[in-house]
Amino acid sequence: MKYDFKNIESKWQKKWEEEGIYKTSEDYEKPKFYCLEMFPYPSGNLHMGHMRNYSIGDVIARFKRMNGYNVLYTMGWDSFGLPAENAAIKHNIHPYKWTWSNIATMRSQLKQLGFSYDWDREVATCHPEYYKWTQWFFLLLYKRGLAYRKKATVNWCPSCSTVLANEQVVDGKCERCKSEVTKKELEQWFFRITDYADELLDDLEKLPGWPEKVKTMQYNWIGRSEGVQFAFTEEKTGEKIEVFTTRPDTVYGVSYIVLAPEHPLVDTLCAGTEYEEPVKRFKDKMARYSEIDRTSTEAEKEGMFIGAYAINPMNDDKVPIWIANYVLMGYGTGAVMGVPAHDQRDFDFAKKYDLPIKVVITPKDKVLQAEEMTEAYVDEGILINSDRFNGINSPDAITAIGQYMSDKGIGEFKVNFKLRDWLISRQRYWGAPIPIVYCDKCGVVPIPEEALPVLLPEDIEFKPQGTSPLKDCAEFVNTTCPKCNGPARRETDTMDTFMCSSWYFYRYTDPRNQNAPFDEKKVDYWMPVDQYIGGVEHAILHLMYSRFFNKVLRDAGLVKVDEPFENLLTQGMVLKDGAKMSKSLGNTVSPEEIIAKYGADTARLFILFAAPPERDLEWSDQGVEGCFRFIQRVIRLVDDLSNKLSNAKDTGSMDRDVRFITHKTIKKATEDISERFNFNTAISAIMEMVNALNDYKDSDISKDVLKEALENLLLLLAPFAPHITEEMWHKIGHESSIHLMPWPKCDESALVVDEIEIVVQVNGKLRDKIKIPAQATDEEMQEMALKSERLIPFLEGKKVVKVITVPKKLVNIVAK
RNA sequence: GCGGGCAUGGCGGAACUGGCAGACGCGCCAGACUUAGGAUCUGGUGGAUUUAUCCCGUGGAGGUUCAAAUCCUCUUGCCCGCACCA
Repeated sequence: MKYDFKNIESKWQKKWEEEGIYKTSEDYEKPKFYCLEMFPYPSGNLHMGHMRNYSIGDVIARFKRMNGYNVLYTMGWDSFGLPAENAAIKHNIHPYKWTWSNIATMRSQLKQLGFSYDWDREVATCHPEYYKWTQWFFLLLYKRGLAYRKKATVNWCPSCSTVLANEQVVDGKCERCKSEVTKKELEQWFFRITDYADELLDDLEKLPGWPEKVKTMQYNWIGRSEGVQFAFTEEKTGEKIEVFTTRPDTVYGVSYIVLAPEHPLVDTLCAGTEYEEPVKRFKDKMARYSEIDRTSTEAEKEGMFIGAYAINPMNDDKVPIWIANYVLMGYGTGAVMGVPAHDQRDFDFAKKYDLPIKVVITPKDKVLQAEEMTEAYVDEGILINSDRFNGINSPDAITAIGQYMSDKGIGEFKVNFKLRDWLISRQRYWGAPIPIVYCDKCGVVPIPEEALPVLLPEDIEFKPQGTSPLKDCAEFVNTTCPKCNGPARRETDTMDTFMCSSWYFYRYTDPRNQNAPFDEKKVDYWMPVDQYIGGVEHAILHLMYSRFFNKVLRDAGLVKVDEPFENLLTQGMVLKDGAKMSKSLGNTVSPEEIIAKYGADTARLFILFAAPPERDLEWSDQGVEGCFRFIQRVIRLVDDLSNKLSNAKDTGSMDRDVRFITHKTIKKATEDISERFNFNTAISAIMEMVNALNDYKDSDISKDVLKEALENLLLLLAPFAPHITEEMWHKIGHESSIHLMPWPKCDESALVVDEIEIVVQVNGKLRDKIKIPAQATDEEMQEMALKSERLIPFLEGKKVVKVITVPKKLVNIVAK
């Protein structure tokens, strides 16, 4: 007999589609479950990472469905983005065509895997019906004062020739193409994500269903720090130099201040002095360093005095003003106070340039001497040389000095974040156009909602230089002002694709709505997402932008939930030979070849069996073979046993054993899937059931019990291997789909046994195993254990001091 | 440097609240069926050993406990994230 997976799988896929068994509607009476997977970028072909991600999701969706939930489970395409444009330039194919043909390929690959998506809800972010609403959301943010335009030094990727958000710069390199990111002054659109910094941080606590790791990453990225902001006054010009510090308790120890080389005051302060030239040279040198070189902890601190002095407002000390590589314009005020005695960076800098070190905090047990210090003293201590604050404990002094500054009008308490506003302009073609026009008379004018979408023109020319073709498309650029009807120019930048992916999960709830991004009632029913599954690489970018979006939509009254994703599962990578599968390493295995050779059920089973979902998974061709063999064993077993079923006249002497196996497996598999997503152990439990039933092939089992065993075996396996279980389900006489059946229920009474095996230990070491009646009391257990003959040599010449009993499990005899 | 995670047979992994270490699968060994086996079935498979053993064994060293892969302290190696954030 041959396992004809090709025909079996395509037959059922066709049938499921015809019968629409995975279609979902809003049944408001039924409990809902929203199972969401991170939608793919249509790069051309499905890879193993996709297959793993979606196999996990499909099991959860099917399991929840069988458990009576109304499950929303669908698929879409994150289909705007740079690769399409690169393909256009390289292969002279229009991004539109390239993208849609990739979508078609990948859709059919997904269908071949038998995932239970409701394909009627499919969305693609590059479809005008979708990006119309992306633009609508831009306008919403604009109206709410959350979208603004400003000239800023931005991250520029020369190879992609576009700006990048901070989150897209990884190690100073472009997240996508890995080329070195440079800086550029440009007028750009930003979203005010920093308005939500506090809430994004605080609400991490409302996410117990998220991995700690992801929450920590977001926590660090938001980077909240509390401190005090106050100003030094430049001696000659009277210019205020604002600094931020988390250590106001050290303010009497300031011996210099440092500005970032790009600080606007630098030029003002040394204009016309002998320092002007060398400062300019220093700045040029800094500009040549990449961000990564300049901010690496290994980089030597480098700076110079710029010929000016500032007055410390707390004690009127006059301190020199320096510029240095280690101070960043992008954080705080771009200027810091230097306290060498109590900050390691300042200490290093002061040592190198021979700046004074002034101790203002000293440990309780001894007095610190500046000359003797080999490193900064950063711990708590008592304030000295600090005027009225002498003798105060340094943690108390932070508040006391901050309060004093605030009372005297010198400074104020301030919270700083590392999080920057989200730069969403991209100088690229294949994205959603920003719905804005520039009018000489009216200035910046948003496109009215009813005029959406602003369509991306298709008839354009791609240039190898990689500049956005939109700029050169006169029909697109030249338009009329919606306000005054005069001539106006369209914004030619498009939106960051992360904008498109920040709201797709709402669209799934109402994907064909023509009048709104989604219907309120539907979105309220489905949201939040109950289970989100995807790679950890989106821990910051996508997951934080989506959280931000959710909060904006909530404040706009469009959704009610505070957080979009209740539970998050970050699946591990798929490795081959210990390394991540990648084209450059040449160690890839494509889902396609595995499906062709073994079928979808085997592929799915293997990827779920080989490791728990959160761990990395080592690909093994032999492991795949093993799963292939397992499926064939199931087929043989079901065939053999159903033959037995048709001519059985058994009395059922083995019924109890078989029922025990059946219900034990139901219990174990149910727990493993629902409580822990440990599909690997759920599958191994099912394998054990198959092994056990094999042993009972020729035993005396009654019809009902045999039938119960077979049906439950198939039901338990159905979420993992949907095709073959459906095939066998029909083979044993069912008419309707196995995937519409309820999940098996464990009959606890079947697990009751007369006799149990317990472990007998002497001094914690296993010495015997004995069978005792299941109902035995602790005393009876001990009694029986002590009777064991195998214990005699271990107890000889010793006195039993104590006997410990773990009910139904173990007796440990402590003997001396 | 800071933060997080991991470490168990030849391999992937199991052991969930401390209670039989190595489930399940792969691989390997032996046998059966066979012209053949890279099919299938049966049995075996942590190490050591005098092969029915008061033995050793979960990266390493200590500790807590009647009992530790699991808890605590120290330590080594690997992976991930952040990284001069004032």
